[in-house]
Amino acid sequence: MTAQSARTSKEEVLAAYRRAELLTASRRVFGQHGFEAATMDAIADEAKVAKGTIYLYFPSKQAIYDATFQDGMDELQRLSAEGIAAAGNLKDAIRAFVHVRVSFFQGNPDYYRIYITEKTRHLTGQLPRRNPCRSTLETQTKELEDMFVRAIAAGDVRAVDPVAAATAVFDITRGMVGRRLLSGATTNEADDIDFITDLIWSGLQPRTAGEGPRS
Amino acid sequence: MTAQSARTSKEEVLAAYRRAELLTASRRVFGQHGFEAATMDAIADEAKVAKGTIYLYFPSKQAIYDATFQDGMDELQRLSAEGIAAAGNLKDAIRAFVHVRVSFFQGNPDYYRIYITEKTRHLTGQLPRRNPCRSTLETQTKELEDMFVRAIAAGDVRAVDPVAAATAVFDITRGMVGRRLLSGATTNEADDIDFITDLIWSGLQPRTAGEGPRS
Amino acid sequence: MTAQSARTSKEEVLAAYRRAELLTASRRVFGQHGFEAATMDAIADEAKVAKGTIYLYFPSKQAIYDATFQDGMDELQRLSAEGIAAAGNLKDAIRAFVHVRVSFFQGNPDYYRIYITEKTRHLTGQLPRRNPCRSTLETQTKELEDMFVRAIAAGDVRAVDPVAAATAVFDITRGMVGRRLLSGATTNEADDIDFITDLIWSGLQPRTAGEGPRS
Amino acid sequence: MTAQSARTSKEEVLAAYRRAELLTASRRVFGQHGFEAATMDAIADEAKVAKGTIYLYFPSKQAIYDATFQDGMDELQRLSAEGIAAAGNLKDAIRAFVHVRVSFFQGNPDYYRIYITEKTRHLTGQLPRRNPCRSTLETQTKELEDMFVRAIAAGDVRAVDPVAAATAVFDITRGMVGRRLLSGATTNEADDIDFITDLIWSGLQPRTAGEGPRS
DNA sequence: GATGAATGAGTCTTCATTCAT
DNA sequence: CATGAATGAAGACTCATTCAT
Repeated sequence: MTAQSARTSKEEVLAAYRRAELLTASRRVFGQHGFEAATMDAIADEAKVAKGTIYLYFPSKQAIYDATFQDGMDELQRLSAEGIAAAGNLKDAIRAFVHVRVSFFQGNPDYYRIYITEKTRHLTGQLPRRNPCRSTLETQTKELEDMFVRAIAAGDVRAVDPVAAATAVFDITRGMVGRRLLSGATTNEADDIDFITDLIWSGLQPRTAGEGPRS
Repeated sequence: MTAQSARTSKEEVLAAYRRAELLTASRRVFGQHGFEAATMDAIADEAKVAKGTIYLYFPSKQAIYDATFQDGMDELQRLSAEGIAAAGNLKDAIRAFVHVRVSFFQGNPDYYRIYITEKTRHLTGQLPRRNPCRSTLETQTKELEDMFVRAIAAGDVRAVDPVAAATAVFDITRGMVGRRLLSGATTNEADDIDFITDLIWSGLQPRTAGEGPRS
Repeated sequence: MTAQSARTSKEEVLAAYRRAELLTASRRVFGQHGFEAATMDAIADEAKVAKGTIYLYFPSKQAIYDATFQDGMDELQRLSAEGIAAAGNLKDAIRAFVHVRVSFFQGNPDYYRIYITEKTRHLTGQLPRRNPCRSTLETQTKELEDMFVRAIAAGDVRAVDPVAAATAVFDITRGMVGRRLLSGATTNEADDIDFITDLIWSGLQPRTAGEGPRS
Repeated sequence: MTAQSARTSKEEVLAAYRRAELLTASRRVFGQHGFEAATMDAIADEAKVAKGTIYLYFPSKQAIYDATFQDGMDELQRLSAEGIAAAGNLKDAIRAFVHVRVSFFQGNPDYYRIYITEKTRHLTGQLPRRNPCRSTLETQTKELEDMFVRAIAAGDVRAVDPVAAATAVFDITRGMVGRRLLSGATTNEADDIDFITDLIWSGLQPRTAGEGPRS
């Protein structure tokens, strides 16, 4: 390794460190004020750098916002995949999925605001076609869907649309996290996770003979 | 009816009509751009009035936004209460709740964006304490909760937290509406409603003996 | 007199009455807020007419302002001329001039604000060349000047510039009125008037032999 | 001096310079249009900076106006105090007071407009209670008043209210400045100053026996 | 690389004036 | 004549972005 490359490497590490610091600051600011109401000044203050410095690492306000979102999504996705992979069966997979999300968002309430806002934009078609957030948002329930496909094939759950089922888990969890954040998370976390897991699991059991789909 | 009262009445009708027109325009603009990115100019253009005219009916951008939100909530709440009241049992009530929401938001996608954004602000504690939207948002699932309370007492469903159950219906429905809007609503509406209804209904059945709460 | 002319006359009286009412209202509003900060709405409210009605009597905000100013000036000028005419000598004329102004402005504090503001504009050359207020403002001390001219000719006062002397009376009076308004006019009015009168009168006495113009 | 402090100092000097330039521009604009009619755009143009730059130095239009006023008052007060302190006796003090004001305002006609307008607001009670201009305006004639107190005690002038006497000097001077500005200052400055000085001085001489207060 | 002063386009809001009723 | 709803031009202020130091 030449002195040149060593120096370059050191600089790269420094640059990565700065970038991470900026993302931490921006997560906080975007989370507390939303995209429009957040200002570059506030992010700079939070990161304790000059405003111009942000532009050395991100070309625009939109860019640092997107990076902030992506940064959190990457971590959530990794945790989610790990949790599901470690689960032996569907019920455990559901529980893991819910658990990872409840923990992650509870530890990052600022990010929850960013996440849910962006999810909303996604749902309402506000995201431009070539937006980097799109694909991430669309692959969120991939692992869970796969689990459902297998469980349905194995006859462990009844024959429902696996995407719909995964999304249902996703949506209840999202709402649960919101309520926990709102209420100050006074209820027991494990109980809440169990409630969702049991609800979905029971709700998707194969019907016993004679049960009709309607009341 | 005197000439005086007739004139006053005519003016009141006209004013109410204008106000409604403005709310229609603002629902569209706020729905497509969000509060901050929406401009009074855009609302005025959409309503085909001059910008100053808006200020004859609403004192500020925030005020017309709040009114836009409340206007939709009032209608949704009314439809929701009607649907639930007409339902004979809990399962029908769930179906009615889901149906009303899916229909309403599908017919008002712009309002969905406003609604879900405000709901997000609510969940993330961004709403000021004395905000008119708060109470409305907090009473959304009231009827459904009451139904759950009665059904649990009657032993029709197992003993869960009625608030958590109602919220679960609410959250799955919200997510479902989002997906339908996103995908262009190609899937069958009745099927989607049935899926949610059945999932919840089955998920909340009293446990048969020998079934444990965990896997 | 025909029915036609009688009706016209009655209308003229009514119009004059309305005009006077509007001027009373505008004096109050302009006096309390100044020209720019005053609004036509406020004047209309004060006069208990609709905003559009003002435009039936005055073509613009500037026009009603000018008329308001002129209206007060006419009255002040009349009172001033009467007081001076009734005075037998210069000292009494000075006293009358001061007295009329102190009384008039004390009874019309709103007008004082208008007056002094306009006088300021005049002094600072802010008035357009063809402004109706100009000539009025410029003839304010005419009578007093004439008295000074005669008194100087008679040797009752020393040979000073009559315009400067009249203006001195004018300026001290203006300041006195201001201070009285500011303090709530707690001091004795007659004493204040005497103070000015004596100051000017003594200050303009012919010099006794041996007195030099400088200290 | 370290590089750090040198840089800081240089920046401070530059900032002070910019601030002074902005005040010069705002004095001109406020002087020629008055507070309400002046626009931040006009000030920016006059100072040859962008509009936003003004807001780096002053938080609002009102703030730059207040600073503009205070800036001039500080200078006038300093000049006034110096002139009076250098005077050996009351007559010279009066002359110095008048001279300083005539010179100052003649050299700063724009400021005269600001000054007299604010003085007017003061007199008409338009200034809010906690306004920074108030105290300055109220201490304007302090030095002169003190001189009068001493002169009265020494028997050099008759026993008049020293505040009233100082205010009289103040008011005549104010009016004189106005007339000089209005007329283009064609008359001889020294003569005008002498006129005021002599008028006041003679007017306040102790009365000789037999003279009564009234005609 | 880091800084933060400067920029100016963009937004909400006000209000004199008009005109259909 | 009187009304007051509607208009739209104008102005204070913000803030993302640039660039000289």
